[in-house]
Amino acid sequence: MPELPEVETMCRGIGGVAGQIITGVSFPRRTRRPILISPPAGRLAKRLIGSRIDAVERAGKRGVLRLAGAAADEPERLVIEPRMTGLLLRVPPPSDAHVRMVLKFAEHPPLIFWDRRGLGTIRLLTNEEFYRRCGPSVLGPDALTLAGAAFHSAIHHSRRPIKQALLDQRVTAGIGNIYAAEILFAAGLDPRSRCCRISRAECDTIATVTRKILRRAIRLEGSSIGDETYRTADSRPGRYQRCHQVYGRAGAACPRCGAIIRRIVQAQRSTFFCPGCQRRK
DNA sequence: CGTTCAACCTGGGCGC
DNA sequence: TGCGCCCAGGTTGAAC
Repeated sequence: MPELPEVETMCRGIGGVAGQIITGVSFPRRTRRPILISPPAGRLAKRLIGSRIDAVERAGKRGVLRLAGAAADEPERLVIEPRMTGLLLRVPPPSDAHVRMVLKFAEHPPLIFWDRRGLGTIRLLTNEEFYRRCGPSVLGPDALTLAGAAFHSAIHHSRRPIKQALLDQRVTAGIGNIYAAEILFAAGLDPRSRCCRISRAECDTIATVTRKILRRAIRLEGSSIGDETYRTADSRPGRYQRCHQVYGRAGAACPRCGAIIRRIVQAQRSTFFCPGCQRRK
């Protein structure tokens, strides 16, 4: 679920835990399979209790809690991947089921990781492991600062569709299915266009609209679609869904040219686009 | 190397 | 009411 704007919003929302000392940790399990936690709960809790959180950061679509006081070779980042339905909350969750982790603090409300589908992950990583799992070979340049030149050199050799390149976190980190659709609509490009046919100038356009759309989505606190979906850390819905031009709008009229918006499937995922004003390259 | 596909899960919505 | 099916914001690893 959460893409860059949603993860950024949640991380900002829980930013108050920076400077706090963790006094309690629990990993409730209410469903069939426990969420993926590494290392196992006992060892993880032992490392976390008594540690201070230095800062809350974001790496692509992951939330990162930096821990203070780690020895050089010790785990020092708690990396939380919300995947489809994970939420980082500082208020009570939508339901008691699906609470996956609770961090308690002496002088701050608890931090709750809530994940309905349970596909999310929680990992305590050393510097080396963080580099391996979140370094440049896994996460490309952050989409908020995407540059046309870097994007062009990352994709121009490839024959795959441009939509897939935008979703490839090694190309640029943070874009998911919703924003990929909105970015390609804004750039006027058909999502099936092969990367190698996208010009340098068009890459500049893609980079520009990407930064603009993501900044605006962050300002509006992300996209919430339906109930039991993404919420801010205060459990409020985002507002960017009101700005969606094509995502989830199959069969409706294109706001730019009036053509009927289509839904197709690419790489097992829905793609929404306007056949009238998104040109195929 | 690139692409395709199943798998990991829960739950809402729809047709019958 | 209930059942079966399809769908969902993401990622990974195996197979081709």
